[in-house]
Amino acid sequence: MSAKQDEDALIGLAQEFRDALRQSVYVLRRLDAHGELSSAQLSVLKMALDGGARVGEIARDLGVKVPSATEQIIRLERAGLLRREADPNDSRAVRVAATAEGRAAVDLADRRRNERIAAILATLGRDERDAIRAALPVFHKINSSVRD
Amino acid sequence: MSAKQDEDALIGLAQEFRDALRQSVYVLRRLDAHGELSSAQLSVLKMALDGGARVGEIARDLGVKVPSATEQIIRLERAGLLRREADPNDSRAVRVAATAEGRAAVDLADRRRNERIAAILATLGRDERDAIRAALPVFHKINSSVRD
DNA sequence: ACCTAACTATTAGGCTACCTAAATATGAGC
DNA sequence: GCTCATATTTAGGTAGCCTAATAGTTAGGT
Repeated sequence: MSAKQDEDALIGLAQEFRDALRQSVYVLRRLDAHGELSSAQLSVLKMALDGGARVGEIARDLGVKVPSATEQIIRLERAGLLRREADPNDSRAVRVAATAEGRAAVDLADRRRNERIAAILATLGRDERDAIRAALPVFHKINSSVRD
Repeated sequence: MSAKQDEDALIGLAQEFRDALRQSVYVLRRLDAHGELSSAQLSVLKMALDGGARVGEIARDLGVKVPSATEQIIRLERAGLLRREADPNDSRAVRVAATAEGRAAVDLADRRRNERIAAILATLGRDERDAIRAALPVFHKINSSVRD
């Protein structure tokens, strides 16, 4: 097979991959049920679970700019799900830590979302689930490479 | 393996899958370069390529409500990339058709996006690409099942 | 023929989640 | 102690989605 053909095959795969990405957005949107934590908020809150995190760390982990993280944090704080406290080592920084209510909310939302996805995965054949399982680490790798 | 263990494995897979979905959103965001058609607009415009489509059809295909589709269509019309015309068979309906400029814009945006993705896929090993390839149809199936 | 119910699209108003630029405050190096 | 870098917040803006209300068109029943 020529280099040109390789290139074409790669572009074709890219096109299909792009479609899958787009569809993933819609799947994720459906997963956001009313009255529950949104995907974005859940992600922020999860970072605030163990020992707390700084605003900048949260933003970096989520792939958004700092002001976007601040916005979510403020909302979650108003909802009583996390607290902002001064960092003892660096008073420029703010440490964000989940409250007990926050922990409970993460627990509940996580469980519900997993159940919804699991219900879908349960309708797949074993080979299909295996295909998904095999692809997940590659998705992870792709994401990391895009982050930089 | 007990049914309980099966269930647990499924939940675990669901959790990983959810992470991958979330990451997909970020990958897709990075793919939206400045000054180019957005993902959403590109999708709308693609539907308007061959023979035109009705607003409702576009909305359904994109998994959004009709007013959201209208909004994108209006923007694209203002940009000169598509035209809205009365449907000859049903004057309630509106047919949306891409202009020559629209076609060119789709072409360009599609090529650029595919190139960006292909560049990432090129960094993967053959087995990793195969894993992606095998998973894509399953993603498609999952999406369809969520749509209903 | 007509009236009602169903359908198609738009308008109006509102929300979330992102962004950039500017302001504020603290820390660190010389 | 000045200056420069770092951490966060505030202010203002945009895209893209939503629901509810409106207007026009079609189709079905009597």
